[in-house]
Amino acid sequence: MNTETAKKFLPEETSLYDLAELYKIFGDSTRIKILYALFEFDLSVGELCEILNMTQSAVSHQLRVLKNAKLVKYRKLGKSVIYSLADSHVKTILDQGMEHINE
Amino acid sequence: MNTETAKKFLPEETSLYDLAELYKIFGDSTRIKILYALFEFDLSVGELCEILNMTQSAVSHQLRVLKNAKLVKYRKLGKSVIYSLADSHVKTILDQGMEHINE
DNA sequence: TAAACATATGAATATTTGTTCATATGTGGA
DNA sequence: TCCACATATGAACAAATATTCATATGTTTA
Repeated sequence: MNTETAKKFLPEETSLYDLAELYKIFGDSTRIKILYALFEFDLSVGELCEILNMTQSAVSHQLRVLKNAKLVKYRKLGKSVIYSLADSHVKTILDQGMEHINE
Repeated sequence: MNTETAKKFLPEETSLYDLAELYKIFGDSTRIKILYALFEFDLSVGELCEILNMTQSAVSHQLRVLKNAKLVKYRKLGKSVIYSLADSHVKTILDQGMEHINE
């Protein structure tokens, strides 16, 4: 095999890097739980804490990661902040992964 | 929102954990490069080193991760070990992710 | 306006993880 | 059989990351 030829088939370095970054975000069960919860309902930070049974700080930190990745968005409602999915594409991706592990 | 109701919509704890583990594997650009290279050709460890421009040890360690996750398989050929994709599903998953980042 | 509440943030810590270095293992050719 | 080659592996190290703790920020309501 001519390895120079094989190199030409690889995507751009930046694409590969970005793709890894995207999957890194899904690579944590806390964040996956948050996303699954948001598939069904828009939820406040406090509600997410109850659902995940985790501290407010831990949840907030992870929400920031998801927010930076533009996977979730938020709106303010009274004293609360309501989070929701930013992108329906995310569900497709996670469903695909779920399908894989259930083979 | 009744958070007890929301909890019922979450997948099993073990599923969520396994899903995170799967994405963790994709969350590294070295492993993604290996997978993309194997989409096109079956390759020996040495060839992968050339293509990725990485040391034999680093590549071998990552191949083990991919092997443990059953994403790649291997066969022996003379002194070499030839790696190939274990599962065509993997390409679908990465393509989906690639589609997302190119939005 | 003061107090109570909801959320965000920064520092510290512990754990995980990717690469390197050194070396072990195993196979084919001379 | 002995050597050269290809790959695997273990320990060490550095970097990244998730959670906790303490506290800051900002908003509502009494």
